[in-house]
Amino acid sequence: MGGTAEEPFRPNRGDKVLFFLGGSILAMEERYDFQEIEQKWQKVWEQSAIYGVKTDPAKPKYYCLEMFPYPSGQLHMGHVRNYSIGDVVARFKTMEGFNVLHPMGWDAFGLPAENAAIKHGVPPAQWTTENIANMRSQLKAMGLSYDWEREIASCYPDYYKWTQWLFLQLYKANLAYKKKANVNWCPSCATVLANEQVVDGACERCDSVVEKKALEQWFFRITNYAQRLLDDLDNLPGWPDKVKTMQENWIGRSEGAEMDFALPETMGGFDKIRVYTTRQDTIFGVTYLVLAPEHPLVEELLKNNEREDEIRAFISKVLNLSEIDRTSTETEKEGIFTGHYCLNPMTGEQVAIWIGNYVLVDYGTGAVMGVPAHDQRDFEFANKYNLPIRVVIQPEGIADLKAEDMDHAYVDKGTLVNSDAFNGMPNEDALGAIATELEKLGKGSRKINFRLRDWLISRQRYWGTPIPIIHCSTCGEVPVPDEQLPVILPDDVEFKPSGESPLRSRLDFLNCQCPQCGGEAQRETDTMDTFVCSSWYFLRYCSPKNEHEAFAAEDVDYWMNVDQYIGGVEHAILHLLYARFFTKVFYDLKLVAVDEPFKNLLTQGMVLMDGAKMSKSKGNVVSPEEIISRYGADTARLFILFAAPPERDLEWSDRGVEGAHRFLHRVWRLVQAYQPSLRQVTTLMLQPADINLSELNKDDKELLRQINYTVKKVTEDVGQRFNFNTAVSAIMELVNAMYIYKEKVPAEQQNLALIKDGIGKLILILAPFAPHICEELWQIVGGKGYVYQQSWPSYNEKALVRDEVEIVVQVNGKVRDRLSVANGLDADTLKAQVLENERVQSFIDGKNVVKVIAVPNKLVNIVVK
RNA sequence: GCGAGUGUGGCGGAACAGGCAGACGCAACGGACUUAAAAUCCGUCGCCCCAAAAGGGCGUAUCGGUUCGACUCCGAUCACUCGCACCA
Repeated sequence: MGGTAEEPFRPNRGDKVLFFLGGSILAMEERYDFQEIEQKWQKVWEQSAIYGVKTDPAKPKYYCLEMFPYPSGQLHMGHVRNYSIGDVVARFKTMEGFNVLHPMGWDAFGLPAENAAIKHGVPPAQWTTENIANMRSQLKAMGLSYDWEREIASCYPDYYKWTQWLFLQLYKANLAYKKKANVNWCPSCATVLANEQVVDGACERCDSVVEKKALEQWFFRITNYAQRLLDDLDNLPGWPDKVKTMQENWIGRSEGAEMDFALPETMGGFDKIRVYTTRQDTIFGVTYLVLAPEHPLVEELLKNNEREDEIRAFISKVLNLSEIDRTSTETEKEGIFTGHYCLNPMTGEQVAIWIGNYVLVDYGTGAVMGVPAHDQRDFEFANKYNLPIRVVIQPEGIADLKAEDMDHAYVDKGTLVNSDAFNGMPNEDALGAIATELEKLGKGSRKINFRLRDWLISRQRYWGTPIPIIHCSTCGEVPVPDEQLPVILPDDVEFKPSGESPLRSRLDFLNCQCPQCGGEAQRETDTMDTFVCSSWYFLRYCSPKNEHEAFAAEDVDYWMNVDQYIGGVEHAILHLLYARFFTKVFYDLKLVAVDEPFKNLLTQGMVLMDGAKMSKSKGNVVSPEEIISRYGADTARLFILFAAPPERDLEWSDRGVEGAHRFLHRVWRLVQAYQPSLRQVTTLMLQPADINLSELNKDDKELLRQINYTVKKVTEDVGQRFNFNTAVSAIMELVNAMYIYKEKVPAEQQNLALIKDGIGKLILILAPFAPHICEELWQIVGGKGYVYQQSWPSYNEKALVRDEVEIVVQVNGKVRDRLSVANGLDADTLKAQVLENERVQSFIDGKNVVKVIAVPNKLVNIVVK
């Protein structure tokens, strides 16, 4: 405190400042001390538990969910963006009157914890718990409206007990099985990976080149759901097309036929080779057949084969290729003739059997027919090895396509030739006709194939949910009985540098009794992929503390599905596909009533710095903690929401952050300036201001219009379009308008009821973006209760109407003048008025007016020649 | 190769049921206040022509089309980003 009006003083930071309005001292202005304000309200909110929600069928619900983070220990800007977006939505929906579920938790199993243990000797459980504590306090410093009572962590036994239980439900429904398969092995992570975790032949986590290994592994039968996962994308209008397309591609449905090429004699139980094709219309153009090197028939073909050594050399060369080289389109197609033949099912003709490096054993049947004239790969292969090329589709309009004239395969539509009974048929019809004929002959059938493979869920690692299966030498595979769940992950384990799971050497974990025969048995030591944990966490949030069930029907039936899900697009396939799969399984098992988990999906863009993703290796990381301590959470949130629309990548700008901070200061000073006079009018804030439109002067009317327009704009931008950036700019414009009013209109003429209305609404609509400062201001202006618990303000349509509107006058489409005319002036009067205008006259003088277009309240365009 | 998306000032971005291009913010420049600075406030701010103003011309990746009128719709092209990719 210091000084009086008679003794002016110079303020220092932290001092209270005298404020003058209308010539007299009205107030002592408080400095915007964001640190004090933010800490104060975070504490108050927590103590009064205003973010806690309950299942309440009497109220309309809204489930707002952000993807839960992996507890790395440090919040990054991507998190800040994700959770700021979610918080605006949650706060807005709450103020709109919904019972909003807005939970947070931890995707807490995974390799980094284990690596930390190996490297630093810290047990994964401890490492994870400490990281969670750290990140939780960082999240709390952001002032997010989470119901922390619902916090979950996938690594706690009260959570993974139910992950195990759900695994067993899948197991009992024959959707979980163990099989030996050629699987993706990451040598650096020392574990297998799901197909979805292999990116360009490398481990998505550590970038090591993935190897193939034949191992006994656990799978979920997600392929059983391929068609539904594909079809139901159509029921998700609230998802971005981009994500739906990516899932569509991943599922990769193709329609074709399987057909059998008979072997002249039975070989080791094989009497035919089954191929899969989508081009059965080209069956008469087959000139050879190619097997994958791993095809089971290959061994048989090698018996008594005089070129066995040569062929084996070729096969081992292919098998030694890395996954990247093996599947690259760049790798040249190579093959070797086996010396054997099979028979074309339609013609009975002999077809040479080859082995090729480009045929994949795990797609289709591991064997393909070669039609060089109509498939580019086959064309190249045939040219390399001088195999015959036979044209069976004639392009329309081209007289006579000849094999010897071709420099590439003809893959488009046309008319069948050299195809017996099918000659002259359009190939699109032949697809069906030939499939039907094959079915009639018993040599083939229509077949739909998916690119999607079963989900490999076992991991040879320690820090994950133990798979609740017991291996008994007499009973075989035995599920752990429900009453023995959870299978506890021992936390005092020893890590070996080899990377071998410590569970294998923990005999007290490994050895157990068979639940069926009581004999000695061993536990499964593999743990589950962490994507299993995250495939159902949104359900657990509905009943987070339930000790008897994974989730209670009354809770999930009320809260599900998630109304708005928000997260990074990097999960477009993995997590989002798995979560959809789980939900459909639970729906079929009657555990939930919905068959899609997420009604609306928002995929937020990345946070960039100098055009590149922030990363430690690039050294372009901005720490949220630092930003929050320097400018406050409100500033950080406001900037990140203002700088770009949510789906787009956001370029970080320190200057931009300062701009956001300046704006909050500006709001602060505005409210401070009016605060004392508002209290003089009334201490009871915000009953909808009784403002009589007809009594207002021009300035008042314009301000009233701006207030109502801003409420409308923000309501729509936040509620319907998620355009937070334009919502913020609209609020900025309102603040600018209020400053202009304050400067322009003499103090004694200012309409305090109107200002009260404007400031109250300003605080309420800014609150979802910057909750702390708004809570403080709300208190300062005498608002009752918490901002969060107020109703979202409404706007008055009548106040939006202008008396006069500016219209644009164009001559031949070029803007020549602007006129102010009465709102709603009809087209004809408008035309007449404009044509009389002097300036317009000068433009049309001496010319022929061909046409006049008048759009009321918008423009007049005069066309002259 | 296939599929999806993006392209607007010095920068982030507005505006698309077709109707004032550049809202809002950042940066920059000029001014006020100050002993000075910071903060704050007031102006200017797409490019070009004209000494300046008045005025005019050109401008939303490129080329073309539809229209009285196109950033917006249609066709082609280019660039970048993302996804899938020897899937038969």
